[in-house]
Amino acid sequence: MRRRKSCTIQDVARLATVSVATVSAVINGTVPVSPARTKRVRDAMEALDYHPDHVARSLKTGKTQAIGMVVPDVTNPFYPEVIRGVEQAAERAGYSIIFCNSNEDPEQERRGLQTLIARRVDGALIACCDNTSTTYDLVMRRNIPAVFLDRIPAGVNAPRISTDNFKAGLVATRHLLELGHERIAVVAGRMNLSPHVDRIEGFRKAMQEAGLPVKDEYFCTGSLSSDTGYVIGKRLLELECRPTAIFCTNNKTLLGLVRALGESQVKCPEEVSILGFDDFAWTENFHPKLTTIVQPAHELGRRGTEMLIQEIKRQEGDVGPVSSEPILLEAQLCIRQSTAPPPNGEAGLRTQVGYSTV
Amino acid sequence: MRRRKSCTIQDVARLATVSVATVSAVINGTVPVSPARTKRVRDAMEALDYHPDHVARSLKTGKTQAIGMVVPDVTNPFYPEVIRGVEQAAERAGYSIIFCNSNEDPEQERRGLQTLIARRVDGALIACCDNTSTTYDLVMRRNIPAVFLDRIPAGVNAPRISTDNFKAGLVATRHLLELGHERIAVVAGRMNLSPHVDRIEGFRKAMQEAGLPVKDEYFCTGSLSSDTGYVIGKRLLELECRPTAIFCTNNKTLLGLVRALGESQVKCPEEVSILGFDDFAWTENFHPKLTTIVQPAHELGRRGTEMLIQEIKRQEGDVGPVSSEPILLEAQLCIRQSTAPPPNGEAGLRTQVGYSTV
DNA sequence: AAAGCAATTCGAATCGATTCGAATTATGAC
DNA sequence: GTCATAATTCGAATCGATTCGAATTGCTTT
Repeated sequence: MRRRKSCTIQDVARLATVSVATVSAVINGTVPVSPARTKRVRDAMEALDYHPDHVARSLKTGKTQAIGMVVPDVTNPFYPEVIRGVEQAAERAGYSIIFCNSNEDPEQERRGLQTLIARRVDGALIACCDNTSTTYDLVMRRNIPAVFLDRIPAGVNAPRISTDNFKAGLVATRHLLELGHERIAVVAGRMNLSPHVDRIEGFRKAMQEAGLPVKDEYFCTGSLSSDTGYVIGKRLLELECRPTAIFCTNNKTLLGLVRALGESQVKCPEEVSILGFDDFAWTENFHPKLTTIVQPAHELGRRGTEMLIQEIKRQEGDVGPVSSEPILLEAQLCIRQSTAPPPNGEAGLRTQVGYSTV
Repeated sequence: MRRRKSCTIQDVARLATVSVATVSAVINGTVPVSPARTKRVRDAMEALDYHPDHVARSLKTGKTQAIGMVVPDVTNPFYPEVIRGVEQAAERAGYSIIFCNSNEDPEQERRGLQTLIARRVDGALIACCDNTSTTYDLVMRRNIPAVFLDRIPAGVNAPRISTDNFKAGLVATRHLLELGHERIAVVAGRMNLSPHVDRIEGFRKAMQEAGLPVKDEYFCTGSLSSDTGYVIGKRLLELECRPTAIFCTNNKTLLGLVRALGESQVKCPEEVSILGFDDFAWTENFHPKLTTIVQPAHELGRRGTEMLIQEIKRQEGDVGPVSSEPILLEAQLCIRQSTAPPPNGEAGLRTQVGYSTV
């Protein structure tokens, strides 16, 4: 078994009897080359099945045509959808993706970013796993173009894009209020992650509009696992004054919640309404079909990548900083079957709540 | 905004007043360096926040410490699980992942592989999207270490790893037979993908053992989409002689199938049993909970990566080819609630089928 | 046919590391 | 204190591209 050695621009030059500079000119079209030589070079490249070494090129040009992508949990179906969007936009623009999964672990995230830096990616797309600014610093200190996506750490001034989570929380809660719910519990995920914080703010706003208090015992936080959802669900259902609706800010937690409901023989939506986040091919097939806020995950990925590429171009051109406003994409309330008016005797009093549009 | 320029080994050498060779020696530990100088170098690296340029290093050493990963569809929850395994094993061994999604499109797959080759990845982990050998050739012609994972194109001689799909099909079908089913339909996915082919072979074997024919009208193939499952499901349920059980070789198709069942008001498992593939956090929450064959996705990714790294080492050492047997991992039949004996009057005759273990 | 000018072509430096053989310094023995 | 030997240290070449300024070639024009 012979050791592999790809052929180089030298080999092509030799076969075409031209200089390497000429071959390079043909490849990149930077300088005009006579038709005769162009053909010789093209033929030689063909004959040798030559493909320029990306590594060497990167070293010389200082651009790797690669972007780093950091996600906290690939197995959360929200992210694969995002990744597809990223892949699409990146490939169209000639960028490759170097992938890192942080497993929701800041330390692993740090290592990942360190690697991306060492690999000299042209930019990074970051869905971070906590909101301290270490992540931010690591990248920003080096002026590496970066876009924060979905989860946005506090105090970051880089381009960022996410769902309009405040509005999503608002719309979701209003839906429950309109159905007549007053005892609304919330499973709030990790309150050090911006999406959850924002969704809860929207929730609070809607409750305030409706003149309803947010009871402490109805406000639950925890990790983003299915188990957390299960435990919290059990607890909520055993409350002497049980909520008639539960708003859950995370998709995995939602699953645990549904499990708890099923196990406790509590009927949904007859006894308790459930409203959650995200959409999977299978949300449809749950029993009951789940009413959820659907995020534009694919678009988030695509546009985030476009922003990143633009940011890369911007820094190349040495132009000053641009808009520091985050891009917020609209989510959609998808009403299915897990939300309904509260049980008899508990509804009615306030079916229509007056409020203004956002 | 100043253009970013990371500091180089030269800068470190200058600050530490040693040669670049010495700095390199300290970094790589290839050659002993006196304690005094070691400290000076370390301090300088620290002071400058120096991190070696991976690109330059790759150019010189000919190793990128990167592996390419090609998957046909990130949004199929099977793959994120695999990816997590890959990520874990790769990061542990100091490899980065360059990610390509082929979208089940051979042309996009080709482009992806071409990119990986140009980027000089040390190896590639491929879950291909068709079984022609173009993929194979592209990579193999260059002696690039590769491991084929999950889907294995015909005639490939490289290391490969997948679930033992034949056995999975066998076990799944026997489960249905044991319950007393005789009219078993199969939704067979795309028959140019090895997992489906193998699962169907297992199915046929079990049917043959039981002395049952495989009726043409019970044998359905199509794309891997949920819609295909839906259409096929509808068709099967409208058959004058409706099957009492359906074995589905793909997870997305399974979803469509369940949807068709629900829509047609056909009760599962009372009227029709359903058996499918793969496990997601939410399989549990379906109604009914789905009996599936669960693949060791994470382990597939982890071990596949380990095999790849070993293969990389092997080719470095110029040792001859190794075992050409594929590694087959055992899947697990997870019996939940979507399989039950066939409706009254159609069961009974043959509840216990004699067969030997594999 | 020679000169002048534009269009090509090419040589050599460069990117930031690794690495080998040569040069330098340190150690130990006598 | 010398010399042989071992242990460090360093200079310079190299990986495979890009790129700039210099050199060459090809056309026009007179």
